[in-house]
Amino acid sequence: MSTERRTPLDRKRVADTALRLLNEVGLDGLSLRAIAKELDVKAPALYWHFKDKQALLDEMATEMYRRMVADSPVTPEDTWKERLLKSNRGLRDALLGYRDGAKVFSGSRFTGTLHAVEMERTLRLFTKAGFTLAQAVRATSTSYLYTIGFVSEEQGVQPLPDERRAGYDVDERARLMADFPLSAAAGAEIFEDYGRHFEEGLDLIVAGVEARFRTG
Amino acid sequence: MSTERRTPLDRKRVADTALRLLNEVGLDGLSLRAIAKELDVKAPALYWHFKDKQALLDEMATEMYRRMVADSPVTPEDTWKERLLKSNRGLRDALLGYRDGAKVFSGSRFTGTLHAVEMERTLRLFTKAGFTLAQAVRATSTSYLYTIGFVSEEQGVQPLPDERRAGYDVDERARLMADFPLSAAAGAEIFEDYGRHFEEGLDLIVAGVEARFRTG
DNA sequence: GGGTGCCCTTAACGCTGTTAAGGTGTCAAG
DNA sequence: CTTGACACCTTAACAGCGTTAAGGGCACCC
Repeated sequence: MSTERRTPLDRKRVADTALRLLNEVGLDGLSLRAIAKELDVKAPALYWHFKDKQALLDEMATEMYRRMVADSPVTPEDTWKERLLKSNRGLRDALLGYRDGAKVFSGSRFTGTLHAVEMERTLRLFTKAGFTLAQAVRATSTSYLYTIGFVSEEQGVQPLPDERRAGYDVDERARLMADFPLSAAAGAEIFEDYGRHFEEGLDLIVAGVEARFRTG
Repeated sequence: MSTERRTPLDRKRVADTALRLLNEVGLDGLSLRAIAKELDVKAPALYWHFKDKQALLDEMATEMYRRMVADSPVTPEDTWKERLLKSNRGLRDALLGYRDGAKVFSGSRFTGTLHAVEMERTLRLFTKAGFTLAQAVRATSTSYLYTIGFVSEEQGVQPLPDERRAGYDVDERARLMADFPLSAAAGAEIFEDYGRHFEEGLDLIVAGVEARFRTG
């Protein structure tokens, strides 16, 4: 008669496990029952730690953010450009680390105040560099929103860096686009080489910030 | 004994009804049974017209796009700037016209080739204005992805232009942000006045395109 | 020893997307 | 005038979902 008891769950253990499972089954397959099974527990047990599924997703997004901050640390010595590039590249990499990462991330709200710590650092860096607060917010959130939009679209076509979603046949697209030569040729500029295209779009925003906010 | 038969459904009628219903119940409430009831039909009837729910959502997104094109027509005489501004403002307005519009739109793929017609026109305008095809694609899709990201975020806070989602209390945010003065002050720059802030972000991208692609 | 609170289980609810099978009408061919 | 094909929809059912209610077992404290 073993009196061994599993060490009790906590929010972090649940979120970690759910994130691992996310990469195997995707957001649609991420049911509470599946998460619970992974933790050797029944689904209603999760309600002891989270008020509902959204609260768990919020914790997952927060954990994604924590790891992102840990993986791509920033330094106060960054120029505003470096910081803008670093944080958006870091964000993209973080989202790409999980199947449906962008969807999970953008559909959730952070728990705690870690994000505020980082935000404060970035806003301080920008204002010290001569931006007004409004400009600093505009520059950072414009690039942030671009990145979120970009990765959402990217993951719609390419759920994980090594696998492509079905139903996007190059030949079929060519046939549909027969009457639209520019659009047909644009295909390569849209559905391939995401890494480079992300950089180019991000560079446009950097250039815009420079042009609008740094010329007096 | 009435032999009156309802005129049979078609894809457009279903999509129109679903879009109307979407504004009442939101994406989560948009079940096939609810749509069917609205059409005076049982849920499985929809499977005659659509292979699954995603196909219906695709048709809804396409209809959103059709209406957008009809509501904000473009002219071949536009400058590239005017076109970039017009199409992204039109896109935002279109998405804001439906509860969870951005989610529905960005989670779906167009049916048909109307979108290719519009894309072709825009790419032609840009290339005639001196852009390479790659530059044209980069300029338009960077702004497109920004707009999608922006409205997704916007609708997360403000599902329809006149109502705010619960759980975003200004006072509570102020308390959480007590230790982060810049972030606290940034609240107004993030969660209010979406129309103006959208324009400012879009303007940054226009400026970036100008700086990078128009200076030789 | 009894009570209190933590952490979890069992059972169930109403809902979802989806499939299978069948029915009823219209229309054309024999 | 009948037969068969096809378009369009219904009824019934399935497995799975998030979520709630009720209660059980263990650890700790008075």
